[in-house]
Amino acid sequence: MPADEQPVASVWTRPRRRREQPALSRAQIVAEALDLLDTEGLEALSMRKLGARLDAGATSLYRHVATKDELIELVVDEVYGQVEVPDIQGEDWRSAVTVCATSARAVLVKHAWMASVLGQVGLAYLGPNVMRLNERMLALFEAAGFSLPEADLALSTVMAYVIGMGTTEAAWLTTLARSGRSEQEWMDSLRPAAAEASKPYPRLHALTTASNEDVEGARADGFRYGLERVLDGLATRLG
Amino acid sequence: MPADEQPVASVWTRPRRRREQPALSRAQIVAEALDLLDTEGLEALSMRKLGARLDAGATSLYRHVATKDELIELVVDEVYGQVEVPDIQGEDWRSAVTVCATSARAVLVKHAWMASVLGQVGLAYLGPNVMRLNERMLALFEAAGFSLPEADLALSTVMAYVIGMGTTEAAWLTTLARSGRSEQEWMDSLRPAAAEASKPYPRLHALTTASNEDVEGARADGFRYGLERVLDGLATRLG
DNA sequence: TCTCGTTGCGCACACTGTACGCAGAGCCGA
DNA sequence: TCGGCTCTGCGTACAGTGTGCGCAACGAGA
Repeated sequence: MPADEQPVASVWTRPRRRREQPALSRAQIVAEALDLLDTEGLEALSMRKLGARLDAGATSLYRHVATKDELIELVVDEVYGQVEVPDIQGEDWRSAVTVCATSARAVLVKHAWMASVLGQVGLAYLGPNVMRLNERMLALFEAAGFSLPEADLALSTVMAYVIGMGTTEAAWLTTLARSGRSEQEWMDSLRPAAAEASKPYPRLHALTTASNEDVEGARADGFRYGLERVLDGLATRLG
Repeated sequence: MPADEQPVASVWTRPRRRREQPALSRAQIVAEALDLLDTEGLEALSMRKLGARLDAGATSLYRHVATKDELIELVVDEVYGQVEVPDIQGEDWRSAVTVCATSARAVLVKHAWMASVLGQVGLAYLGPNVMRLNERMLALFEAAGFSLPEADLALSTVMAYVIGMGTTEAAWLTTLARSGRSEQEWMDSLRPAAAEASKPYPRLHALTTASNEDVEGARADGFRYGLERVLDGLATRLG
């Protein structure tokens, strides 16, 4: 086959009309990136790999997204959109906030890569889903009786707790996933080393050698306990 | 100069005795890495750059450190060692925990890159400084009247709050540092865009258009408010 | 003197984000 | 019907990354 072969006019070789559908859209890219992040983790997300998943070259993505960081911001906002916020119901603000916080924790744990990214992106930027979430939670705290400025403080407090807890859990789950073992297996295999290392610290030693059945349930219980305390603390302000 | 020139015996060309001092040690590497992280941020840390700072090749570092991730874990533990924990004083546990939490926040803000890394490293690993910190805080909560298991829960709650708040603040400071502007300048230049974007959300709109003098102080106040609430919530468990 | 373990380093590989400019394709005024 | 003009995708290229491999130099011990 000569190198400078003339293109033959044929149904098979003729390039398809491209504008039938634009073949690449920001929404598609974001969706595929989210899937890639969820299945393979943050460090597995590269523009080339993402392009390959979309049957496109790596640099084609840059027509729809300015930079990789911007893409990540878009995905983060997408994830924020998955957090469930119940409608305003003034009399029972605690259960409403609990639903929302629990949902946020679930989302963070489901998309564990978020934890690594929150430290760079934070809540400072202006994604529509983040704004919607914040607005609705502010409304919730206002309906409970907080002034708007204090509702802002209360919201920050709850979100900080959820993010901190979610970060720690997600980090744990990430190292776990990298090891390939199950949570219980890892716990059991780590037990002797942890017990040995914690020997100089009696309280840690007691905790690590204590029974560790149902670690996953224990994590959920821990989250609930802390959330209850935070809400208790906020309740004291409503006197 | 011929390419295959013979090495001339001379005081200047003769290689120095290397074992005068080992020239590279794990402690030195960790210290230099910490400095590099603090001054240039997480994505500026590369093994080559770190090696250059120590007058060494990049791969030389691997004699003292298994992998870059391990190096980061070492630096993280080093940073945890900077958190101040007051001695046990049972009667005034609130102020003791406050000192510790405030110190932890200061450390997180000072080493803003920590926020990006906590999502991968978490508190799950076994660094000596982390263990020491946890042990002493457990003692503090026990002295306050919590049982050991509940002291563990209380510790997680407070730490989650501090980490969540610190993560958000650090993310904010990082994007700020990247822009090169001061906090007040950035706030002022962002004001119109933020006001415009928050128009559909009345509460957010009210908050963003409210007076924003002394944003740094406002951040500190916000942290104190939330911490007080968390401690209030824990106090309810002590009857 | 010979050997051995330890340390530092140069090279190489596979991979990254993304700037640049070209090649088609649809659209719009002439 | 025929040029431009804009939009989209892509191939190439560049500077940078982490790190495996094997060599060279050294102090110490036999």
